[in-house]
Amino acid sequence: MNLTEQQTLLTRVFCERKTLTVARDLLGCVLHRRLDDNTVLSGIIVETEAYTQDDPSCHAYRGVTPRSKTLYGPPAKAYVYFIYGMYHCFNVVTEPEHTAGAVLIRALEPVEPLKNTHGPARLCKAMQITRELNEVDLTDTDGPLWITTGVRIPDNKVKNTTRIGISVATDYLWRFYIKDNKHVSVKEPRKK
DNA sequence: GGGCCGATTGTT
DNA sequence: ACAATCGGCCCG
Repeated sequence: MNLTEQQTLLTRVFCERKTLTVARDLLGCVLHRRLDDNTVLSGIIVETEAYTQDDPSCHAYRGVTPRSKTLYGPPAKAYVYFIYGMYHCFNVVTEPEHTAGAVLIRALEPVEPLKNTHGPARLCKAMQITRELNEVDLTDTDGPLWITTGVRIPDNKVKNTTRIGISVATDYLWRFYIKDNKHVSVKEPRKK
């Protein structure tokens, strides 16, 4: 996979759609991170998961809280949360404002000099994404974090499975990844 | 204020 | 298989 194709900036409209659609369509899009010293790190999205307000495993399931308010806010913003006392996970906010939804970005195919971007916490560590970037506008190329679109992964290259690491709604097929991509975090969800 | 648990990862 | 490690959220 390469970046020679024409890339266009993510739009609010792209993210305002159904979370499952956005999760599938974010495959092949590129995440860009500008560091304080102005260097830019980039990686191709190869694995995603959808979370919605009707989904018992979603942080927004029990309504608006200090943390979940980001999920109920406008689409195309970053939702970054802290988990297990040591890790961060990065999501793209979806659905119209006042409807909660997000796509967890689980793995990137790194673009040099990035590495170790397989897994939601590893990719945040590699791209230096912390809660400081919560609610950042992902359609702003002048900001610290944005996404470009351009390559659509054909349906025959997309696999969907159950999600990783959750204890409820374990039967939803809401995880998407690019088949045969070696940077996907795990091939199959852990079996019970 | 207390206690439980988690959208993970690295080590045993 | 399990520990690390702490913020969010529920309960009282």
